[in-house]
Order: sequence, then structure tokens, then C-alpha cells
Amino acid sequence: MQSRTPASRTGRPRSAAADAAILAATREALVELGWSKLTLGDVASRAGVAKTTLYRRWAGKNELVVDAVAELFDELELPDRGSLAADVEGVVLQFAALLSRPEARSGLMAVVAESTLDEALRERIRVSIVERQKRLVHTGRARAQHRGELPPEPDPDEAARTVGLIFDMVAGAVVHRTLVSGEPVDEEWLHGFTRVLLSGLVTAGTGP
Amino acid sequence: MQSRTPASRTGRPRSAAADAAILAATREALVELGWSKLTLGDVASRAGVAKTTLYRRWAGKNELVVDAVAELFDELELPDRGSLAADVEGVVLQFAALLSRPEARSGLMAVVAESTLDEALRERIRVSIVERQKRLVHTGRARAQHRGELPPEPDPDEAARTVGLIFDMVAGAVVHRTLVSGEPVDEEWLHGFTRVLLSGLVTAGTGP
Amino acid sequence: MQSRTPASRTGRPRSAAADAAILAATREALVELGWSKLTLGDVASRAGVAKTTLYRRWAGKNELVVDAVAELFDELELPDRGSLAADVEGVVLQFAALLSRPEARSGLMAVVAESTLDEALRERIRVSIVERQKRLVHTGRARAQHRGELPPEPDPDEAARTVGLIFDMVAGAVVHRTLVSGEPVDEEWLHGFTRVLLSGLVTAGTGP
Amino acid sequence: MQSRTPASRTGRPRSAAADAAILAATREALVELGWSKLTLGDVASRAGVAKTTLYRRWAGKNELVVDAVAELFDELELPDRGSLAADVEGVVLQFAALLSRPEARSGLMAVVAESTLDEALRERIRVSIVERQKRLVHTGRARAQHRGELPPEPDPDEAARTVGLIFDMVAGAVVHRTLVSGEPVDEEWLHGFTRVLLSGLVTAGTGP
DNA sequence: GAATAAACGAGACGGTACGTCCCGTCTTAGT
DNA sequence: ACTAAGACGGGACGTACCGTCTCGTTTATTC
Repeated sequence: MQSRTPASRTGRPRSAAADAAILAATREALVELGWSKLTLGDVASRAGVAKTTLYRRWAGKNELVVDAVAELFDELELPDRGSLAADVEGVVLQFAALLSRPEARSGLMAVVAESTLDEALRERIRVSIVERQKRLVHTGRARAQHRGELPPEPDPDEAARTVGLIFDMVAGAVVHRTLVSGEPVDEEWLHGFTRVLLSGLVTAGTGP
Repeated sequence: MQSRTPASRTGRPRSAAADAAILAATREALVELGWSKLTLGDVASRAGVAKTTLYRRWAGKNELVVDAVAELFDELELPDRGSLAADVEGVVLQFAALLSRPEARSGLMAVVAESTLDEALRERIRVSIVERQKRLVHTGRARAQHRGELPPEPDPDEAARTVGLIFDMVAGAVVHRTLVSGEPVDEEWLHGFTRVLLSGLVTAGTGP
Repeated sequence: MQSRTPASRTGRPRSAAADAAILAATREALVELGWSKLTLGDVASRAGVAKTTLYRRWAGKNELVVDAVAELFDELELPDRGSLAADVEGVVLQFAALLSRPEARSGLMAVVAESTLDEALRERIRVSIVERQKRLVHTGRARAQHRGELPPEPDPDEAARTVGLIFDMVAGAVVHRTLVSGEPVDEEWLHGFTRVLLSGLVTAGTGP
Repeated sequence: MQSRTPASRTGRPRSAAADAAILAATREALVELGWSKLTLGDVASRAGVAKTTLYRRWAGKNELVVDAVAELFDELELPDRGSLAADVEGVVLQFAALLSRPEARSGLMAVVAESTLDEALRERIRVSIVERQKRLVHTGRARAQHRGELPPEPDPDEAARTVGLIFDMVAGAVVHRTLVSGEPVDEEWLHGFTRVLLSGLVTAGTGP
């Protein structure tokens, strides 16, 4: 994740267990303390690891938290629920559930905030989280096209743009609802959102 | 904003100029340093004010930044551009422009992140920013109904829910596009987004 | 001692009690730990003071220890015991007693060692300790001349040289005996040393 | 020096070259850094040796430095200059020259300081340096007695005491002059010191 | 001449202390 | 009563070394 296998040969090899322990400790600390009160010294001692070990592998708090949070997003799945609407509702609920976990809420928003003045961090987030999770949109879209719910898209550029738009609309709405507005993703909001999104997609797609 | 005018009578009154200077200095520091490296001592010295003066008026960094950022959002307007689509595009562009300013990007996301473990802060954000800016949706909606682009909504509860949904979808999509995905709100994205949103709104509204 | 009264006017004044507490804590730590294991953090906490307070007043461990040790040397006195020989024996015993205290042994030798690569520190030692304690030699010499045990010295330069020589011979012999050779200043050594020194002084003084 | 040749039989023998390289590197580091900033990792890398190799042979910094410095003192000699006074002046000058070398100044004083709370280290210094160099006093004394400048000393205990006293007076005065007072052993001081010491020795010896 | 066993280089490990920065509070004097 | 100034006790920072450990490699001696 953080090391690019520098192929060093000699010397004692790095402990693989330490990485996992550190990332788990990071999430634990995010839950209890939140990003701003999380300290690397505390993470190290939770992980049963020396501070130096932690600094040997990550450049700082931001990089560590991105990696710790990115692992959470890999838990998201898109099981086939039979229709596009059901698939969208499923992934929205999963995403809302993820954002109800403090380690994701606090960690994700904080690193996004930090990335506003740190280009390398922004790229790290884009690669480790954003592009990685667009897989969900790709899967859902392909499945809907196979079912005939959406027309096939011949132009790959246009397809990529649409995937990006849908991703921003879905993820953005859920994030804003839960974190900024601070209100829950309940049955009512879920149906309303899905109806508007899918109506728009189908209608807009048939337009000029 | 932060002081509730406790009707103090005697002694030297608080300097009114200090408040403005402090909030301006806060935004300046947000631009240069970002939230995490912003220190209250630095803000005080930028504002030409003693640290004690600052602490007398705000409880801490979070409260200060919320107030400093909230002022920015009051700059948003919704001029009548003749159609609902044009109005939406106008406000999206304004919001995107606001989020391109570092003081807004960094400040907003950071306090949202902080609010995940601080109920009072979440409420402060909801009141000072979220509810306050829903005025834009209300205005646009009323204007569209007056033009006949949207049907009147007799049920006030249902109307409030729809306003909330639209607000989350618009604000969320723009925030996610610019801050999380890290890509610009360009002509293409703008049109795509507006088409999907409005198609969805009109179509969904006529559904059962 | 360490501050040259920078005549600052505004702000909270430095605590006078802190200085004394820090120097006492330093000597206490020297006794228990010795110079190399003495840490400024430990001194600060013994003194009931924050580390920053300590660093605000002293540049580092060396400067602090010089000041802490210098205070010890001010305890040396030269009571009139009736004869030059008795006076010399008295001061040698006092000095040996001082060097039997761990805070003096460890502190003095360590800062001397440090001063070999630090000109500023050497000067600090010279001023705070060496020149300051030559007062003992001056007093003893004047008293002996008044008694008629030593001839008056008309040339002030020559007098200064002789004072320096005696100081180096007395202090050096005691330091070397106790710290380098690691043997005690007992009755026998004391008499032997005093006899050789005084015989040499009287005899040498009458030489060509 | 540090290894007691435990009569190991099989396996790769320790490199003899490594010992010399390490001691030389230690002196080099003492010159450049002084005792307190000398680190064993740095010495190891100067010597082209792994840290483990160094720790296999010495218990720590103190032991290493004592050995490195002790080698320096073996360079002292006492050539026959024809008279006791000339011999004394010769050895004082040699000793002063030795103490003008930073590796000796810094190393010697530092280990003496350390030894104040470490009995084993004190003993190591006494054996490796102090007792070892008393050979110079013995030689000079025997030579002076042979020349008739000093009377023979029948009592061996008394002789040992006198040797110790002279050693402390000579070494102590030179050390104090150069390291504590921080002033040079010049022609003037040298003659003054020799005159007082020898007058005292001869006169005192004839006393009751 | 293969097996054995110790020493070797490299570098990661759990730790401790460093000296600095900032926190939020306090104690001054001045407005 | 408010202000500017700045010292205070405290906590975390990121770095440098500590002395230990675990690797793979090298090198004499012994079978």
C-alpha cells in the first residue's frame, strides 16, 4: 500500500503484521478520537509498535488515514437485486451504512479537507478511493444494460463521463445528506433520491 | 455571531473592528495554511489582536472557522435567469466558484470532519450554513412554480422534504465533484448534471 | 545568572521561584543520575515546571549544569586558622569535601569535557567558576603576607601569575587525587601535599 | 584489551583489523564531535563495520572511549634530559601536548565524569591509565636518585605514597591549567611550576 | 571438501529523549 | 472592563540514537 517494494535484499525484513496492526489501530483511534485528536504516538502504542516503525512506512497522518480509510471502502459490494432501482438503493444503503461509521466519516472528510492544499494527497485519494470505487458504477451500469434497462453506450469517452457524473451524484448526495445536512438516509429519502436519479438518467439519455 | 450580547453595562466595550479583523485573518490563514496548520496564535497576530481577545469571543478553532466560512456562503445569490435550468446552472456555477476558493474548501470540509464527533458543532453548521442556504432552493423553486415549470406543492411537509433532497443532490454533487473526485465543474459536466436533475424532478414529480 | 535583564516591560514577568527550583532539581538529578543520564525533561518535572520554561531560560544542558554547579562553589570559604599552612589545609579539605558530592564531581568534569569543543562554554566556566574562586587564593595570600609568612609582591602582573599557578596546583591536585586517581584526600596526603607546596612557595620565592 | 580470549575453538575468528579500525574511528569521532555527540552508530560506519560487531566487543560508549584514550597515553615517554628539573619539564610539556589534542581532552574528562557514578568504570580508568602511567614518575624518580638529586627512599610504602602525590600534583596541575582554567602551559608557567614542585620536594624531604 | 559454527553487513525493531511548536490559561501593565 | 504582551504547565510533534533482533552471507576450523 505505502511501500513500492524497493527490493531491498539485505537486513531484517519489515514485519508484515505491523502494517495490519497499524491500520487497524488507526481506525480504532479515529472512532474514539476523530481525526484532529488522533496522534501518531497513540496509534503506535495501540498497535503495539514503536513510533519509528510507523514513520518508516508512512510519511504522516494524512497518508496513514487515507490507507486506513481506503480499506473500508473495499468492503462495498453490488449484489444483483434484480433491477437497476434495487441495485442503486442497495449501494446507497451500503454507502450510508459505511458513512455512519465514525472512522469513515471523520477520516474521509478530514483527508479531503487536507487535500485542498496538498496535490499529492489529492492524487492519493483519487487513486486509492475514488477511481477504485467507480467499479461499483461500472458493474451496475453493465448489469442494467444487459437487462435492457439502459441503452448501450458506444462512445467510451462519453461512457466514462457518465460514470463519473453518476458517481458524483450518488456519492455526493449521500455524503452531503449524512455529513453536511446531518440527517439520516431513511426509506423516504432513499426512494425519493432513486426516483429522481433514475428518471433523470433514462429521460436525459433519450434527449438530444 | 458568536457573542450573545450579554447586555454588559460597565467597563470598556469590546472592539467591533476586532471581530471583522479576526474573521478576515482566519480566512487569510485558511488560504495559506489550511485548517490543520492554522493556529489561533497566528490568526491573532495577523489580526493585530492579542490571543486573549480571540479566546474571549470564540471557544476554539472550530467555532471560529465555522463563522469565518459561513460569511462566505452568504455571498451566494440566485438571480433570475429566465428558466429553471438556467437558474440551476447559475447556482451550481456560483457554488463551484465558491468551492474553488481555498478558504472555503479547506474550512468547510474540516469542520464537517470535526463535527462527526461533536454534536454541538454539527448543529452550529446546520444552523449557520445548511438551513441558511436552503433559501436558494426555496427561491428557485418558488420562481419555477410561478413560471409554471414546476407544479405547486400543497403539502408543506412534502415540500420541505423535496427542498432537502434537491439541496443535498445539488450541493453534494458539486462538493463531491470538486473536492473528492478532484475534477472541475466544466460546461460538459454542468449540462449533464442539470439535464439529469431536472428531467428527474419533472418526471418523478408526475409519478404516483 | 542566565538572563541579562532584557528590560522587557510588558507581559507576565518570569517567575523568580522557577529559577531556584530548576537549579536545585538539576543538582538533585546530577546526584541520582549523573550528567549523561540527566535529561532536561526530568529536571523540569522534578522542578514542577514545564520543559518550555526551562528552555526559555537556558540554552541547553551544559549551560544549566554550569550554573547549577557554580552555585556550589560559592559555598567555599577561607576562615582564618592562624597560619598559612592551616589555611591551605582548610581550603583543601573543603574542596575535597565539595568534590565528594556527586553533583559536583559529575557536573564539573562533564562540563569541562564538553567545553573542549565549545569556546563559549569554556568562557562561561572560566567566568562563573574559575575566576570567581580565585578569591580564595587572593584572600589566603593577603592574609599570609599580613602575617609575614610571605613577602609582599610589588609587581601586580607577577602576583596574578602566582595566584593562577597556586590555584592550578591546589585545585588540580585535589581534583586529580579524588576524581582521576580515585583515592581519598586523607590526613597523610593532605600533610604531604601542603608541605611540598608551601616549601616550594617559600623557597622558590627567595630564588633568583 | 576488551576481550579476554575465551579460548573459542571453532567458527570464524574475530577480525583483528576491526579492533584497530574501531579505536581509530573513535578517536576521529572524538575530535570532530566530542564525547557527548559521539554515537556508536557513527563510529561503526566510520570504521566500516556493522554496529553489531562493535557491541560484540565493547559494552558501551564509556568502555570504548577508555580504551581509545588509553592508547594515547602510551605515547608518553621520559627521555633522559640530564637533570630532574629538565626531566620534569619534558614530561609536563609532553602531557600538555597530549591534552591539547581534542580526542584526549574530551575523551579523558568525559569518562572521568562518567566514572563518578560507575565504580567499574573508575576501576577501568585506574588500571588502564593511572597506574599504567605512574611508570613515568617511577622512572624519573629512580633516575634522579641515581644522579643523587634525590635521596633514596628505603620504605616502599612511603615511596609509593610519594609517587602518588607527585603524580597527582603534576598531572593535576597540567590538567587544571589546560582544561579548567583554559590557559596554556607556556614557558613562564612551566618554569614557575617546576621550581615550586622541585623546591618543595627537596625541602620537604629533608624535614622531620 | 563438505559440514559446522561463529562472525559479519545490513537494516528493522521497541524504546527514550530531544528541542520545537502550539495549546489554552494566567498574570502583568496600560487604555 | 477590555486590551497587548508574554510567561506559564502541558502535550504532541518528527528526528536521532539506543541496544537488540533477525536476516542472508562469509570465512576458518574440524570431520
